[in-house]
Amino acid sequence: MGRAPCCDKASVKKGPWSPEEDAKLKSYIEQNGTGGNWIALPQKIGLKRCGKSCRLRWLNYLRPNIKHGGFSEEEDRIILSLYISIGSRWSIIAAQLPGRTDNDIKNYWNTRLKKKLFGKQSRKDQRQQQHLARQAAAAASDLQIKQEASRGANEADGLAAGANYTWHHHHAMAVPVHPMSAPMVVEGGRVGDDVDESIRKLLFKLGGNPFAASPAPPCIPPPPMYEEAPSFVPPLAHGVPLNEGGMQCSSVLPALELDESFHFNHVKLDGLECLFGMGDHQNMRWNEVSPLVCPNNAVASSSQGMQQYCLVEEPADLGMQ
DNA sequence: AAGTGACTCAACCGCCACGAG
DNA sequence: TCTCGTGGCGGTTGAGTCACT
Repeated sequence: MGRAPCCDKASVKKGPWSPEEDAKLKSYIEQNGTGGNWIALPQKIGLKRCGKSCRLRWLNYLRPNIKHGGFSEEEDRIILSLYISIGSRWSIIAAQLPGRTDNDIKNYWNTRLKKKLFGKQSRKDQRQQQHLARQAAAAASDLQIKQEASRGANEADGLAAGANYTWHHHHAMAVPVHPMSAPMVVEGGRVGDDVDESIRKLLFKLGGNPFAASPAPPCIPPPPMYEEAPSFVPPLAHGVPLNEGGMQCSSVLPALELDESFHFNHVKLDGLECLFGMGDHQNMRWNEVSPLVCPNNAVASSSQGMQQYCLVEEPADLGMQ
């Protein structure tokens, strides 16, 4: 015999919420709170909804200060960093991103970020790139016209730089990150802050060269793999014990200290297998991986004359035991 | 203009944890 | 200690939308 349903499914309305239902729920909760009992709530307000549905609607949509869409790069980095560390514990990840809901982050990860990381562009991203490319071309063309007018034909050769103006340059101007974007590099250092240092460290800690099956650029040092260091025990995060799955038992996660409290959850890394030399992504080509994951992927876009950004740190410097 | 497929995201489902009795 | 009710969570679904052909 199955579990009793939380509400009478037959008399409960399902599907999208109407503005009237939203208004009822919102005004009631704003005035009275939830009363600590979601199941009883819909009856109190006269909504033909399941209590759980009310809760979800409030938390994901009606609650004040909810942000929808438009994830920033900073948020991308936080999500990635936490996903690598703790897996798909969206509520914990959401707790680190004010105004974001676990549902939102989950959707964003599943539909956009995962593809972005592995270079599989969504059509939306592709369109964005095309749009930016057009803008860049227009800008370059405009620049060319102006320069030609002011300098004369003899200096037109100098427009190579203008012709090379790509969406990457736009990217540096707070345009949403493009999956195949590369960090701008000037003389070994990056312009902008495309890739968080901590993420790079994390990825190396996780198993070093995440793209073992692909020929990596020679500047990357061969990192240690867990398989080669079976005695490695992930540190306790703030003294909190880990359960059998290696997951932290506490919901308290100091996101900013991930580098220190890092541990590896083998189970919950759907879609990131390629980072650890397993799964179908093994055959992924080097240039198919986002620089958000691998800053060295500047090589993927270096046809624009960009310098390659090289990791210089040794694995030993990353705290590996 | 219509058909088709890809994509997004709100919402649902079902499991698990936890507290109360 | 056990059972039950509820909250919370992650996985999944499907309707709506959009772009492409």
